[in-house]
Amino acid sequence: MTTKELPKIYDPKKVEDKIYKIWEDSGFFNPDNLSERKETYANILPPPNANGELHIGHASGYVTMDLLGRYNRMLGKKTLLLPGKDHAGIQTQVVYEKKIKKERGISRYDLGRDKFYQEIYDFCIDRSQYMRNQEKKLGLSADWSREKFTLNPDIVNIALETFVEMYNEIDSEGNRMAYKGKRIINWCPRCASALADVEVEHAETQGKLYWIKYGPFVLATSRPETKLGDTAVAVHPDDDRYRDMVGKKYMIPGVLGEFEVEVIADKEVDMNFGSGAIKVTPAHSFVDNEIAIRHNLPSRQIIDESGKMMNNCGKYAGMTTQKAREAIVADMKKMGLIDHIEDNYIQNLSICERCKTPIEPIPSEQWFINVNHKNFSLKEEARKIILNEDIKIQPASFKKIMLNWIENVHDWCISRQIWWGPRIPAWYKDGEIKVQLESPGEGWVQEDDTFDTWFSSGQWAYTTLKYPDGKDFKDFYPSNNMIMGRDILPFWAFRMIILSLYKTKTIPFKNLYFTGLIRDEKGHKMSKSKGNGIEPLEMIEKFGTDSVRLSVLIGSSPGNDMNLGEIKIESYRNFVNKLWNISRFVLAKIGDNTADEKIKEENLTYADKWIVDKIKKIIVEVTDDLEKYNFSLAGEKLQNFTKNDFADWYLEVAKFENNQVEKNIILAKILKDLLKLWHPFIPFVTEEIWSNFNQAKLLLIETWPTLENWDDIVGENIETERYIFTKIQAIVTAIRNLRAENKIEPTKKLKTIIYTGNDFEIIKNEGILIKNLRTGVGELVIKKNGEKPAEALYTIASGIEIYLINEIDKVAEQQRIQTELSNLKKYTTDLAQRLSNKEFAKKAPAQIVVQEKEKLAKAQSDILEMEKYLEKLK
RNA sequence: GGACGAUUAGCUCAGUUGGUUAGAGCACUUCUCUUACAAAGAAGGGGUCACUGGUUCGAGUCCAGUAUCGUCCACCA
Repeated sequence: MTTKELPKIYDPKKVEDKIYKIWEDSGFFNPDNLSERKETYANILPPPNANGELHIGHASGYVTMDLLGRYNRMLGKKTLLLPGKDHAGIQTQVVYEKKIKKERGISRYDLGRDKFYQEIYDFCIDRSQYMRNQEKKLGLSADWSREKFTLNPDIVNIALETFVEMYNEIDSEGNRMAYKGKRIINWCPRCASALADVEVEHAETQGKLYWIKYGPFVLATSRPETKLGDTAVAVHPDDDRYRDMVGKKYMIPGVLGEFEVEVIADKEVDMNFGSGAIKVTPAHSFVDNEIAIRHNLPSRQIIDESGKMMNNCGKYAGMTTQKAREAIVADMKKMGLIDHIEDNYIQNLSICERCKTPIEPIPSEQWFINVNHKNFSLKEEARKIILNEDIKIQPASFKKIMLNWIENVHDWCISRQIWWGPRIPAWYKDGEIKVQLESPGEGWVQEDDTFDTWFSSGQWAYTTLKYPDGKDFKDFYPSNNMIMGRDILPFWAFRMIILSLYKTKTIPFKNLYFTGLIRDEKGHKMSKSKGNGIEPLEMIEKFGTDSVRLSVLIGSSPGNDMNLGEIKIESYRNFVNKLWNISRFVLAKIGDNTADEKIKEENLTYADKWIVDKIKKIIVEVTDDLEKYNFSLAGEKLQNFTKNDFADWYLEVAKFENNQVEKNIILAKILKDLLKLWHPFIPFVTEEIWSNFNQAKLLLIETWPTLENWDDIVGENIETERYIFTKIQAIVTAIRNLRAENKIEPTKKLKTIIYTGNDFEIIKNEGILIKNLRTGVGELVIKKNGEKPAEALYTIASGIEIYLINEIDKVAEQQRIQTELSNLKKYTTDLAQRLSNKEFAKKAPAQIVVQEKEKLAKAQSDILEMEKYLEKLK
């Protein structure tokens, strides 16, 4: 027999890269190498933006996906985790433009469209390589041979075809599902691009509110420069102040001369804002535009796509809106048209999510997707799917959020005026338009605009699987789980659902799981500029991957944000080390070979039966929790079992109980099952320990623990006997407690007398446990009952009386027992009250009633004995 | 304005369908280097589960309202 020599402290750095290479070389990340398996499991991984690096949020998501992947692989499923990267249109273009400006002092126009595109492409490929290594560091068991990029030609082609199909989807009135239309859109002057609603942020900003004289009105506006585009004044229909004026037309003096407006009444107008009358600028305000449509008002555009005043603005033409505002206000002052100005006006300004530039709402030609098309309403189909729970959402509460979002969705603007991304396959010639993948021929010019990033990533669920004829599509679609941060529900989850429903006529995935966001210790959002971010690689370097994985898996719940600090990761590093040392002990004790030994049932002790019962429960519960996405709970239970049951009690017992053959078999079996249960959480350390068992298979593809594995070594009587060890535990704890409270030096052995009452038969032979479990017990007497010694520390637990023979301070001892007594009495009063309630007896389940009665009886008998002892003390 | 969360120990958070005297980690106090582990062990202190009502034999858990904080959506000119 050789003793396993493992180092005292687990060193992840020496282990992780080695283990990952073994996994990769094994080929088992690729489901094609698990071909004997029938049932499949697939998770298409969300592609991170290929323009940077992974942050802790990515890490958290990947760890969750890998947990499920590894678990399902161990369940014997043909498992695919399919990785990829996203080109992230606007964001990457902004990042790269900043980069070339800083490093080379140039703009994208200096490079030209083709060269610019090529450079970003190379940049992304380079970043992807870096990020892939980060993903591997996390232990992600993904099939790298299938890795995809949203701009891979095969991926793009499928996505573009969808657009062509949608263009050709025409209802009876001639409306296309994908259409070009003039709409007011959110326009970012800096990006020179349209933005989708979800790409716009709102920020409270201090501005000014101008009260201007406006013909017969005085009205308040924060944007006086838009006066040049006004075509009406609107008031609330119930506003008595203006009732007589509605329907009339007025000439309004302005900086470019008089112009005519009509007064209209519309419920959108808030009577309490300003003077109750507002100017209507249909071309440059979403609300005004809606009012204009309702009242059939003309629209006059005065701001162009560079954010500057247009040629119809006289001397203000060419000014930015900001400049024009100043100039126009100055001129209006001269003309006496300014009533007064409020300086401290807080307004909610729309800004570009990517570059924080204020948005200009302007009318523009853009491509849209009709989400409520008559042939196939994306909105309605999605609603049905979510309502019917064809896709199950975790946590369940997010179903409501999804439905609420679907309710409020508008047509989706999919064109972006940027260079980085797939170009829209629409071709123009002499006012004609054709939508098809290839150029129709000579003289046709392709649309300049590219697609919104989410139009391609929204198709990720099937483009990655070689839709429509690929084997992967047949094998793995719809996938089992889709996991993403809760912040991208409207961006991505919803779009994947609608596009997949349209294209494949079925759901993209069966389960949709949202993770929360990770914040810093104080609950703030992590960001580079604040410098409060936790870098996953740095933490891995410091504490090991397994610790980082545990820190994001335990103590979090689906969809809820989590605060994370370094201290938490450190504490899990300590736990991983604990598991390492547990294994070190077990491996050293059992030596090499326990395989041929047979357990003799009659040699099993109460501790053996207790721990076997415990591990069986853990197997059932952890499996159940994982099935229900309760990862945190599963982890906590495993942690409790590992530390509090297995290490603190069973390992200690195993050091001296005298049935070594059985002990070694049980220790080995439990440790092996424990490693399997832990593997999806902490794959590296478990695989490393596993390798010390000289196993034929990698833990990676081992079989998930089952109860059958235990049934053949421990028989039925475990059910009745497993409780005995918990009695012993209670006695041992009570003795330790008594000694600690009374400050008995640990080395001092005390004669101990135990009166067991009814438990005599089962406890009488367990003296070896009571003596050896660090209780400092010297001579030990176990009797059914007997005389109460006068000089002793005393306690009673569920009818078992314990005396530690020692000199005592009678007054202090009386006081201690008095306190315990009064606690017990309060407890019994509460119990008695509950039991005396007739309704309780009638309506509560019988099992609960019996339980409560037992509790009361035990407590009452304890009180009796304790009172007797107190008498004796006096 | 609309929707959705959160509020449990000093801190970070669990608590699965309502049922032991409400848990963990960190921090704190006392003791111990005991032959797996001091990155450890033993023992302990600390909570009227935000508040007010309600349903129930029984509520941290279900319902209604209030307060505070947060997130998302819409947006006011």
